[in-house]
Amino acid sequence: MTASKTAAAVKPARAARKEPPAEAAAETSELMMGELSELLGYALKRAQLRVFEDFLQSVAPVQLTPAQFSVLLLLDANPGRNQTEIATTLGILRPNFVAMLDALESRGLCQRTRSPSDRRSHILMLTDKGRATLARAKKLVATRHEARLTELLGRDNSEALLAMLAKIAREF
Amino acid sequence: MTASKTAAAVKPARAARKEPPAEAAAETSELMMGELSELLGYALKRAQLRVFEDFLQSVAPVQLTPAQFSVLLLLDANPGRNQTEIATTLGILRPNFVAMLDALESRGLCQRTRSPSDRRSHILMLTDKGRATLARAKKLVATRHEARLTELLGRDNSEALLAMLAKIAREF
DNA sequence: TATTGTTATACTCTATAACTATA
DNA sequence: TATAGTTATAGAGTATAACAATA
Repeated sequence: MTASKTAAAVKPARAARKEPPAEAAAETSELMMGELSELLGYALKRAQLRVFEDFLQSVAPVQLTPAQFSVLLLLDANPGRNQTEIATTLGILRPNFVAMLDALESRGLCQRTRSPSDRRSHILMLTDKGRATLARAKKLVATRHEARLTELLGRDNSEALLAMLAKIAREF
Repeated sequence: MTASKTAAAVKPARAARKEPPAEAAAETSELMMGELSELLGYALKRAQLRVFEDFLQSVAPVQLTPAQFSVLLLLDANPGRNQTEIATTLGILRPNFVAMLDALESRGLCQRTRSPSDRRSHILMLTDKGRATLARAKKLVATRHEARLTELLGRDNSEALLAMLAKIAREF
């Protein structure tokens, strides 16, 4: 691929247009995307769906969804936090986090324990199996998923993309 | 495993530590995002949610969702197509497109008419009201929504972002 | 009285099978 | 037989209210 040097150098790389059949016969010609091609929200949604789909496939050996992977990552980086803290940090509502945790805990990947200081809280921790699974998942994500993505865009562009998306989520 | 060891291209998320609560005072300290900050899929999802949320708000006067707006745009660019063609182009399954069209048609924005050549098909067209609503929506999107997004990222970066997202959706 | 985890519930999206009317 | 639109339905994801235990 023609890897560009800077973020702003990325070109639309228009897929070579297929010529509309010269014969006046073809009933099913290509539809015009029109101004949809310029809609950032539309591109964002389509890219997100594709990336999640590829993530799922890449990480299939450990059977983790993007959401589950994000929970394990956060538990690893923040051992000893409670459900509310982990859930809200991920933008997950507390009621919806219960079933998610049930699934992870029933697979032996993490553990709930009542906090001695505040017996209302459930302290969350990865189990050894959870850490092992996370490590394996990280490797799959890096080698199967992100490597290909970085290859597609180029390293610099890939980092620029991540930075812009984070900025949108944070400041828009 | 700490990711901040070698890795030439990895830039430290934050070189200078913000004072971690040296004293045993702050009970509810900030959680570590950890490697979640490097996950493109996560950033993609959060950005997408934020952008759709802002779209909805910006376009509230005409009461259109991002999906409905994309349908109107596509109908405008491709008058006289049938439901299957419009739906599949947008990645919408035919069964799910029925209710969407019902909503738009009941608001008088578009119209289904049986094709004379193939009476199974419904030819789709925007009504005058649909075109007027679309025009108004486009203006709102441009001035309220995309203008602010472009301002946040800069024009060149904004275009680079769109190009990269489209590339991911198309080629990844 | 307020908060944590939880249940119940509802609404949107998405996905599949099957029906009808046409072809 | 196959296709277009449709219905029914089921599953995720997401949202709010309310309850028991605890503070």
